[in-house]
Amino acid sequence: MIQLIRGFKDILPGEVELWQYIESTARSLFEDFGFREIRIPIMERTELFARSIGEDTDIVEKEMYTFADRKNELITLRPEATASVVRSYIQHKLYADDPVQKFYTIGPMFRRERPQKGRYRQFYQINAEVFGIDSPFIDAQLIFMLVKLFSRLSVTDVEAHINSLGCPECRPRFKEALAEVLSAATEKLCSDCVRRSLRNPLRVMDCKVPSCREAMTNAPAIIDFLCSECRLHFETVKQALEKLKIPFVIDKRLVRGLDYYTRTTFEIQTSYLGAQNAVVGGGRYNGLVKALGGPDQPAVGFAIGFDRLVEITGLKNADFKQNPDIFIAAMGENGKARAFEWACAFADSGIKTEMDFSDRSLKSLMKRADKLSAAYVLMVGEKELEEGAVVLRDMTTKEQVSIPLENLVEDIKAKILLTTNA
RNA sequence: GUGGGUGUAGCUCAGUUGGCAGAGCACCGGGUUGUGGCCCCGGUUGUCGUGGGUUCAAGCCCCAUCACUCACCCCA
Repeated sequence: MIQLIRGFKDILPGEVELWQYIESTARSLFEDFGFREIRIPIMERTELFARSIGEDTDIVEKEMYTFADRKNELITLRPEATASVVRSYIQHKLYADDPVQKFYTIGPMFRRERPQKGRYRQFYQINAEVFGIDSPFIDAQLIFMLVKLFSRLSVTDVEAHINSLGCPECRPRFKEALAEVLSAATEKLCSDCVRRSLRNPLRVMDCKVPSCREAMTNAPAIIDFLCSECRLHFETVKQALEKLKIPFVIDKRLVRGLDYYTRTTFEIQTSYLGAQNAVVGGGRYNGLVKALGGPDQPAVGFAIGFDRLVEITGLKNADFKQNPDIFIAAMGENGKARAFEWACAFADSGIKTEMDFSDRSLKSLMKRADKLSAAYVLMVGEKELEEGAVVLRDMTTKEQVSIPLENLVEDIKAKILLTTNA
């Protein structure tokens, strides 16, 4: 047997309905906030991700699905969506019509990591990105929108964490201070952190190794080094969240791995997912549009881990089960032939219809109707055809009525659409 | 990439010191010659993850490999 690729998965009927519901809930909410859908390709030139995410990140260094195509161009299955959305914003000069653009996009991402709970090699994200707005209010609004989405999806026990990473103006001073602490504490750090302290010192801050945590207890906090503009920005985000009654915690160790973040950074965390506690990650990336060759426009966005969201929602697959409105139990060749015509006509009229094409006893057919949880069973055999009327059984009340063959489709339609709409 | 746990029927899982591969559920049929759920009776379902090895004999022991799973790293 050929199995699917490690870390990939099928989303089967029965669970897909829940995915669809989450997706449509997100779409309608986001659209109310002025976001429009953008669809971007799942492959890009490798260079796009290398430049936007950062050469020194784990994603680029070891997690991307990168291939040489037939003309030896390096292409990569996207590990995240932001880079492509930014590319599209720039390539189509969408800023020319209006620098302010709000997009959302939903789709699969690919990272070649070791799979575990809440982490797959093909996973799905719901992304939202805002371009051209520098105001801290929009940062707060994104978090507000996420909290509302989660409450609509019956997600409980989530917590918003926020932090500020400063800007190219103030971050260097912080990095200097951090470097001092790190070089003094080198002996306490784990081997990963020794490497990090040179290449990406911010990352040492969220290391989970106890000795590193201990070494970091008196490390400087970025928010103490913010320049006056960044400080004001962060204060405004916090005040806006308070006004909106969105609870949050300030998380000084919340340092995002991707190079392009500036100022606000946030995560929504849950306790249900083991080590993968982030359901949403996001933040501001004011420098990225320019860095990728576009105008100097600010931007902010987030990515929701769709698979993770599915796992923590209070909604169950059973909530979305679709049962047939009617099951046609047909006996004999003539019965099946007529039933087939009716089945097509019913389905065409918006009635969920099932029938069985095998030659089985009425008892078997009834069992099948019961298994499918059909609301009604329409019985037709030689006897009914001779008598000119079929039997319609209400499976809940067990009431049976005789329905003449003339005008049958219209009569059934009227009866079923009446009860299902009631 | 590193470490732990687990792979036996469609599903959940038993399987003793190595000695005929099992149960429950599901599925199919019957009990009711044309009426579902409950009940009763009968039946079907296996590359014991895969490939080697040890042995008279392997689901069980050994090696390798693959998958699942949890954790590390990192991230959504």
